Amino acid sequence: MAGTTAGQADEGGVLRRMPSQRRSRERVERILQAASDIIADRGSDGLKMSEVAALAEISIGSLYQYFPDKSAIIRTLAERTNAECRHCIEEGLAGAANLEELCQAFARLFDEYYEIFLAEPVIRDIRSGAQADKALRDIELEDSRINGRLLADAVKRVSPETDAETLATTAFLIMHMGEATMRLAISLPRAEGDQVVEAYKRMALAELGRF
Amino acid sequence: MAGTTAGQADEGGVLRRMPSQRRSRERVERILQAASDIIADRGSDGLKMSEVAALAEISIGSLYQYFPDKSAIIRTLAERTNAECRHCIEEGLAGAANLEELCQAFARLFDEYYEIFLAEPVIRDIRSGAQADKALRDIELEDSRINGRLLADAVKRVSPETDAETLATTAFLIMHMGEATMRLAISLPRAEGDQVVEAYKRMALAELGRF
DNA sequence: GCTAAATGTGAGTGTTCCTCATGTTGAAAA
DNA sequence: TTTTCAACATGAGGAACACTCACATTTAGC
Repeated sequence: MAGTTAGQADEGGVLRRMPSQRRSRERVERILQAASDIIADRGSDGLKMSEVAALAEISIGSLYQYFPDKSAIIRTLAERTNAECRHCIEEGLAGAANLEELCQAFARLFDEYYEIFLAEPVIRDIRSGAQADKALRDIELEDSRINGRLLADAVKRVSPETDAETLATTAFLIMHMGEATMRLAISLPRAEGDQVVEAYKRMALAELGRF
Repeated sequence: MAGTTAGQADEGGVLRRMPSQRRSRERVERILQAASDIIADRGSDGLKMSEVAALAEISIGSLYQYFPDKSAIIRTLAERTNAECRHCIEEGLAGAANLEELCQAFARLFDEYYEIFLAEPVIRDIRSGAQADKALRDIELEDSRINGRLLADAVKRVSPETDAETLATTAFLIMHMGEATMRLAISLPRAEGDQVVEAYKRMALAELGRF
């Protein structure tokens, strides 16, 4: 983490300098909020650093004090929403006592997930354009891995005799495809998106049901 | 198709002006070849218009005579490779006499597909970064639709009594996920990529086997 | 050979990311 | 309180690129 100075957890390792005084911590939040607003409005392609600075009412230099480049802002936003989603997944899968309940929980989870994707313009935008740069792709990949592990652990809890490796790969793929399906569904007319999500759930559940 | 002038099919509608003389037709090919070489070498993020012009040994102005912007070059390349892949799919699925044969053909197809993705740096790159701009995303989406239709038609041939709408959605999703899986697999270490492709085939075949 | 359309050219324009030299503020030590 | 030094803030300007445009050259049809 070369380049950072003070205490506090780094925001996923992307911050150039850790804000240690209150003033600067608020600044980082203002930057993120401004970026979020602009993305909601014009999309992340249309995100301009000068605009972010203007909306956050700080100078362009201050912006670069904390974020090494434009994609770092988007990355930070992406990691925050990923963390939220992960939390949902963790909670959603927690209670299941057997495989059938787990499958139901999974289906419910993706319905929620879909709703969130539909409702949150920033998530929609970042996910759609997620492949724009290597770093973003890596973040999404890592996210799929973590979510896959959560799913695999949940399955292992209700079906302990399962082959671990097959399960890990399958769970990873199911979550990754879930991402892809969400991306696809929100770019389609609502009715078609719904059908696609249903089809995905059918496929994923058929596979999960095997374990 | 405003802005184009002469006969000849437009390259997917992206060309600003149709080259009608041989000289200019060759130029367009040289541009595409140069772009392809650069992408293979440095990736499409590192594609600079001035470099394309230099490598193609033409002026920057000539480049813009035919391609309205940078993404038009990438789009043209993407559409060409998509057309090739589509051809493979069409041929691969053609011979199957029953559902079982179709499933085998599908599995073979994706093995080939995977090989192509691994071997062709330009395809790898463009697919990985496919979500970078809206136009690219639309092209890939349309490609999934067409491929989905090819698959649906093949299934319908061997299982005519199938519900058409469910089949269409499922086939679309299977092909779209196939794309996503390929993108994922090539970004992973080889061994893990292989496992993911196998897992995908299992899931897709289970679903296809239903019809 | 003449003319008009097609094609070719590259210096220059505009936009945007990001840096850096310099100024300001806060907090801890003296 | 004063001093002092990091932390923080600033915005003009450098650098990189995508893309344009006024003008030059080539080709095809007469």
